[in-house]
Amino acid sequence: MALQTSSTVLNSLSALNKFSSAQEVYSHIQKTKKNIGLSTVYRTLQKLAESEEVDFLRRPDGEGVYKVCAQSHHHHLLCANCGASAEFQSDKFEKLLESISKEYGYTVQGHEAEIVGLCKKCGR
Amino acid sequence: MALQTSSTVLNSLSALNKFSSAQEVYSHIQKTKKNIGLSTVYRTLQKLAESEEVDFLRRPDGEGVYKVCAQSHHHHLLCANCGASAEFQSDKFEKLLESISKEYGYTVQGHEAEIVGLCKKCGR
DNA sequence: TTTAATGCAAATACTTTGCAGGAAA
DNA sequence: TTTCCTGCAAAGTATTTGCATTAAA
Repeated sequence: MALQTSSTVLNSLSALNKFSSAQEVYSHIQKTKKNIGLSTVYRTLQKLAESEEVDFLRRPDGEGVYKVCAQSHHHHLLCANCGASAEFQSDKFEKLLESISKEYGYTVQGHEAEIVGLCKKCGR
Repeated sequence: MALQTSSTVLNSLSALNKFSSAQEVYSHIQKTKKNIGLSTVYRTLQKLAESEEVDFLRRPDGEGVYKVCAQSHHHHLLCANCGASAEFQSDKFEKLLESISKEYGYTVQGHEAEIVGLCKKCGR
């Protein structure tokens, strides 16, 4: 994968600054002078997610979305209504996840625990 | 929606005894003498989820899945590999969710926090 | 009769894949 | 040359919707 492609996609993701779908990234790129096909956007986002340069999760409607994140190990609060997200990091939460998982023989990997709720704006 | 349709779907879900997609429920029903169209299965599952008679969540691959659950308020541990699930209920977890959410102005609703990891069998 | 439920086929939407052309090594 | 990257179009899959038919009230 060309380096330039990666950074175009990364730039777009950064500019969007929220969990965005491949389609959204694609549209955003189209508005610039750059030109990248939709499949390439999909392929690039997948690779970026594999190499953990971007976070991946699913919106409640099932669409896959990506975001460039600040912290290395963290979880997300995701608004079920507007899609806003917040990152958090908590040792307490980590330990609790760990102990609950262990109790059931599960192994938590990465930051695969998201909390879905309603954000301040949508939550009234 | 006919009462009979609901119970056919519910029976099927119970028999499957794991988070199952509409398609899986549909196939399962087809193996019995009952006959229900795919759209009806989708519509019925959606209604059952709305009325909270069944739980709904998404597999990591984005497919929507349903299950008849025992406890009224609980969360799930979901295996990213084989799809096995376990229910858990923990006051500590509840309180922590609450306080983390509050800190960011989020409102957690229902049991919308799932932990994805690897189950005992898949986790080695 | 009036309303609600159902099945089927068609339409959507997201995502993946095959493949040929081009760039890079 | 050989391998990798890319775009386009086609295919795949999950889900929803329009509509005519049928069942229920």
